[in-house]
Amino acid sequence: MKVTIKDIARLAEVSTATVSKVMNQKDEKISLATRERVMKIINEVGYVPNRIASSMVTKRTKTLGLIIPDIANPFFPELARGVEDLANREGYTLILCNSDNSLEKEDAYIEMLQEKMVDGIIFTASSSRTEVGLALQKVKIPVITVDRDIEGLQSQGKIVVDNESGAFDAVTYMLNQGYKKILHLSGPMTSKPAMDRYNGYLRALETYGIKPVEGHLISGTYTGEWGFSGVQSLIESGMSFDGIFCGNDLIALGALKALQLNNIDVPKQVGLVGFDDIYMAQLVSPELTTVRQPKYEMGYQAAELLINMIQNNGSKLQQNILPTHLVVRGTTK
Amino acid sequence: MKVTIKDIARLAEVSTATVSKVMNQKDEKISLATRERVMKIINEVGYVPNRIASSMVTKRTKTLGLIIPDIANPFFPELARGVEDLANREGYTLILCNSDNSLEKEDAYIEMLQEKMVDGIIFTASSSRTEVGLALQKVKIPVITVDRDIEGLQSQGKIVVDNESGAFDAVTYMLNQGYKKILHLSGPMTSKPAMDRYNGYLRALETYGIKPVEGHLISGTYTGEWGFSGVQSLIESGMSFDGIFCGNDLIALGALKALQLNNIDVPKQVGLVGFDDIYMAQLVSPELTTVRQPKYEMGYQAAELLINMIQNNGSKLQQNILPTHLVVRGTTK
DNA sequence: GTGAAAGCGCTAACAC
DNA sequence: GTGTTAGCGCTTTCAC
Repeated sequence: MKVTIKDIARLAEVSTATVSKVMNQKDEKISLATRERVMKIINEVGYVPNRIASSMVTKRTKTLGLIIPDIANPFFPELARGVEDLANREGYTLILCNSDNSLEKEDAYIEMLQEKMVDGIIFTASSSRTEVGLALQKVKIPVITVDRDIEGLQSQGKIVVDNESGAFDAVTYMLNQGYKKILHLSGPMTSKPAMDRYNGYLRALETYGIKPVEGHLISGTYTGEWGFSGVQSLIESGMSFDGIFCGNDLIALGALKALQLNNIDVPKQVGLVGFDDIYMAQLVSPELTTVRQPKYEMGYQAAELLINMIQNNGSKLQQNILPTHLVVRGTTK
Repeated sequence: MKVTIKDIARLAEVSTATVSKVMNQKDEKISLATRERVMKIINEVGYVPNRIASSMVTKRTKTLGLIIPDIANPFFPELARGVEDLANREGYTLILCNSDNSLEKEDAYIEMLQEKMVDGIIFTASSSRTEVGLALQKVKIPVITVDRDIEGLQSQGKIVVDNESGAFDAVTYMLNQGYKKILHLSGPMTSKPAMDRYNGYLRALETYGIKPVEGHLISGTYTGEWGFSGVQSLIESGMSFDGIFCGNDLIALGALKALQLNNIDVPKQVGLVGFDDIYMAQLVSPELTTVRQPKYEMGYQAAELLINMIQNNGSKLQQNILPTHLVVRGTTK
């Protein structure tokens, strides 16, 4: 039989109220003697308080939900780590949910998390989510969206990155380095970040007085496989280009591999820039030039914002737009 | 005010017991009419059941804890994904905990998870854990250890991989391909898997009738940085070698980068083999030859085993040793 | 300083 | 077929 607060109370010859107060440091008025006696018993019998029961009365579970497309995608572990670190520091626990970019799974998780009475949710929408879903609209707890902003979601917090200017900076840099025919190998063009990056790319060309060539936008998925096959078919098609701005690092890494396989010198013949700055970007040679997103900070700040909203119950909309940062390494001149 | 089961009962003009039965499909004896009436009300008012309250009485939270060293380490996301997938399929939810290889954090998480009344724990011990800790010993819920076995932990399940024979196969293959002076660039030698891999390496050499050279074991951390700097200083020291068997892929990737930087041809001059087969192993060129660990399956099976233990409350010790598989790619002849 | 008691939202045994 | 009721383990108000 599990030991409960009652057992402690009985053994310490006090009431459960007293034990509760001692445990929760609401013990200003408890005499040192009984306080110590209670603590001693607690340690002796190895009492583990049942937080489920406390949650019942306090209406707080001290747990957060994190919904992301896929933890196996190298972008998310760091983000998740940021969330978990802050959460842990503040005494919160994290429920991890992989949505697989499925709207149904997202909705199911949102529902589940509410049933489990999490205090708040951090949500990275699937790339195919174009609008706020029903589940999200009905949510009564704080939700903060990270990375992928959703049009139409009101009165909640968001942490995003300035994708447009990140892309603009990257492509401008490539142009400055003398690359002239720069293509954009993107992920799916359904999400806002994808569009923003494309727009930044376009604006850089325009600012430079360059017209994007026909077929300059080649969109696929955010994977290494797609980067590889995309470049392969580009080469086979005989299309000429001297630069590729990729939708993310995975695509860029795949592209790099394809270029090397075809004995195309990177960065001399073709310049290559990614987006995200995942850990692996530094582990290839040449090292990948890329636009860094502060992934860990995004997660950390999201958790910070969320806990803040929880504790000051639902202050107004807060929005943080974090800057990106071009990291010049070996795949550009 | 939140709507509760009482509200539903009142609106549907039935008792809470009836609502409960309908919700939990224990409604064989409930007439279709009332069943439908109850469901209708539930949907109309958007009732979200409070699982915390049910857990209170059923003693089941339908949540699992996952303790790993660091989700940002490429080995773990896939494992975590396997866990989460099975958990989700079975209606369980997953609490993610990063221990940072700290024994204190591990213990704190074990404690927390029990307070939150998780139904079971999946645990990958930190590489520095040499024995069962106090917290683990006192645990009263099912625990299954994955990846890193712990000596002395009894009456629980475990999912491990045959590290010794994985290493043996890899090194034997290298030997067969003609590499003669093979070093072992390992992670910290404190964990069982590290020792097992080293022993497999040793056995392969021995079987081949080769004596390991002096200084053949160079141990550091499981990181790309360490692989890189390890090989750099190896080269600077003038030590001669024609093969490196690495403790994991990250080390191997760092090593590859260092070799390429020094214009050492891989695989012609030096053969290189990693361990794990992380996603990135295929995204470099030449692609990395490595020993695959079924990471996703390990997580999946761990969750399967755990839920099985939970539901048949704590059947006997179960142990699954999964096979590794040598994946020959471009970094070996 | 400490305790009695109500009640959080639900389930399950049992009564009808 | 459906309802009554007793808790699950805790916190919190209020009384003493």
